[in-house]
Amino acid sequence: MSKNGLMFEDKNLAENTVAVVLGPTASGKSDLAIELALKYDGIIINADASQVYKGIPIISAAPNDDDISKAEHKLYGIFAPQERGSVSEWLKLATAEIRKTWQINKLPIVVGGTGFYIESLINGISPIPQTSDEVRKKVVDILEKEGLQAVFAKLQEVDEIGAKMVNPNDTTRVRRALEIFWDTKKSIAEWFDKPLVRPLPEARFSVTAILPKLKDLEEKCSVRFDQMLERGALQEVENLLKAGIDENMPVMKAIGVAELGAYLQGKISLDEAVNLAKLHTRQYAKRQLTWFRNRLKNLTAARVSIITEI
RNA sequence: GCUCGGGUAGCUCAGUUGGUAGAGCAGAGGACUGAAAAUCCUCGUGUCGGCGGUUCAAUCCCGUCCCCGAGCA
Repeated sequence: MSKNGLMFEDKNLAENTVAVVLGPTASGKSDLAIELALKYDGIIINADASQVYKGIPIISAAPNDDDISKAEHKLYGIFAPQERGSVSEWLKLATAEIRKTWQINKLPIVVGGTGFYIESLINGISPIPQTSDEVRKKVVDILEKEGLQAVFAKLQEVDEIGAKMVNPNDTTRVRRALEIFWDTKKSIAEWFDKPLVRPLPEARFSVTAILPKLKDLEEKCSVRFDQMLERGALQEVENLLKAGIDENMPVMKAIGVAELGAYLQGKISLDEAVNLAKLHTRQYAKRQLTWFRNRLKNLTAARVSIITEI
């Protein structure tokens, strides 16, 4: 394992290679990606669920102008704040970008902290058709008017097996399971039984995982958030508030948005907001580390190298 | 100096009509199939401020001392 985790030899950068850089927030993924792009003539493709949105480049720690001038960056800021992305949507776009990059004989470098996205890219995902907006609305409606218990009860009524697969308190999954059943007339269990569909079966993935100690990340997260403030994080949040974006939209869930929003609305002090945002960033980094630590072994189709310091 | 509140888990606090105590947050670990920076699960022994006393038994009652806050002087 080399210091920077690069294991492919220059000449052996065959077609169909996809370099992947993953790691928790503030681990230095983006810098490593740029280094790779310069060295191997690569194009960087975003695999971060927050950085796909417009309007929050600072608070989501997306690459800045300087970074972008060094290497080509794709799939950053591609969705409007009032839009909702998803793994499948991202998979479609990322797959297209990777193919395009291969066509011009460059190296696609997928970078991000969203393990879910990256695992889906490498291992594939169940072939569940996209659920319709109407069904989605119906479920959300019940959720808002009658609560999660009601949604779960409906799920139990129509799909006993599916109901057993989800935790009744897990809003995201209860909602999703009911949506799938109402939309496809099949249990989520049935869909999960089908083989995963890999979007890029021909690809050879070479993954570099950056897994520092949480403690080493803590200070970085804190310093970085202070810098975000200096660079205009408050302005980004203010714009979102002015635009009246629904608080359930993914942009609004980016760490720092709710916290700074509460400050801007006079609910808490700036100090409290900043401390909360830093805390939540740390907790997020911890969750990411848990994911990577326990799930890297599932990436059997990829060559994985791990580096623990940056 | 006097009076009244407080001093219980890392933090904020609940509670025990006397039988050695529990929530939220933090922390640790874990899960994760189209919202994933999301969502969810598991984990709680701490001289109940110190010292004495009453009692079979005190964190709880009594005395005294220390610390913090408010008021009065």
